[in-house]
Amino acid sequence: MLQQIKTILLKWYSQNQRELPWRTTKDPYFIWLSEIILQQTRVQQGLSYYQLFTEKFPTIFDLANADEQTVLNTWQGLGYYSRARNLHATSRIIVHQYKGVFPSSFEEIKSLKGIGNYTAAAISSFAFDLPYAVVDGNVYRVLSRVFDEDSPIDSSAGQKLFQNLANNLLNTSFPANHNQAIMEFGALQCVPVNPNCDICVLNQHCLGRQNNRINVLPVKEKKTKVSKVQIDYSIHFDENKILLRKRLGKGIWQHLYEFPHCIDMPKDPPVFSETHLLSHQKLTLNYYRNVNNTIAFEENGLEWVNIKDLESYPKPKPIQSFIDNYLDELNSEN
DNA sequence: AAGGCGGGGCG
DNA sequence: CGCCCAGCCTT
Repeated sequence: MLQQIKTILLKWYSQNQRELPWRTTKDPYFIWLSEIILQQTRVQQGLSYYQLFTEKFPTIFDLANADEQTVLNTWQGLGYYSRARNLHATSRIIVHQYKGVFPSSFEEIKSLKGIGNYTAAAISSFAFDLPYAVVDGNVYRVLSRVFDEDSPIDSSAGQKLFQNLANNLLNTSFPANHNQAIMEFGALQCVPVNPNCDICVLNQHCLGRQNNRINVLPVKEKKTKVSKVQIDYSIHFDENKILLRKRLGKGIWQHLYEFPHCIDMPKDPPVFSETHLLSHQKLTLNYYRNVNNTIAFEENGLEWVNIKDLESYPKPKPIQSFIDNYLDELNSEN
């Protein structure tokens, strides 16, 4: 089973690979350069920058001799500028500590700035033919689908699992081509959305396809995304305590009531802030009391929504059931 | 374990 | 136009 998949991948790669400049070299300097550029960057966009860098800094000494500002200028437009700073810093480390010779062991490579697990495995295999399996976004996708593995790729357990899976699948006779093959396969054939499985060379081996789960793989658990919320409240309070508030407007749980932890209002206003925690949700509020004893409200909060927690956390409710439940809780405590 | 980092592509 | 992508470093 594994052996067949390895063979199919290599054969597919030999017939379908794109011609890319960093694939025709074994020079670790150029391979490193390309890998740093290609982190979070599509091939199409990275190509021109790769050409720019190799022309402007043909050797690692040229890069190390340059000002950081010059490197940053050359990087301009690529984004994630810490990559450029790390690139430059690492060039100086290699020149000064390794006499300009790129280190050739996985551990040494990984210890360099800006090089993590993926990039260390990539350089180790591409430049030095060392048997380290790469796991990038493409590999997560291919492996999760072929093996119908729904372990979340953004959990540490899932990452371990997929690294092990990749290690097991690694063709140790051809680590460089194997790694290129599986990533290219993910980039061209096993694409994120609507892959054409009918023409896929792995479709007879693909458990995800067999179980009709291609469109839900790979699984991510942390859907935590940041979105600005525009939440208006009507506040119901009793003496100096906020009793309930009703969520107005069009955010989640609109028109439902929630319990703001009975915060003591400041005696002498103007502004104070408080962090309100609802497990899945963090909201910073600024509010103050007006002279006419109504609450004016000001919020610039960010809302963090974790879809997983959303299911389990008690949601705000329509007012009557909210109050009923609250009274029940109070009674059961006493 | 979780958040920040920047662009571009896509529906 | 909003949503999605994804490796590394920092906290």
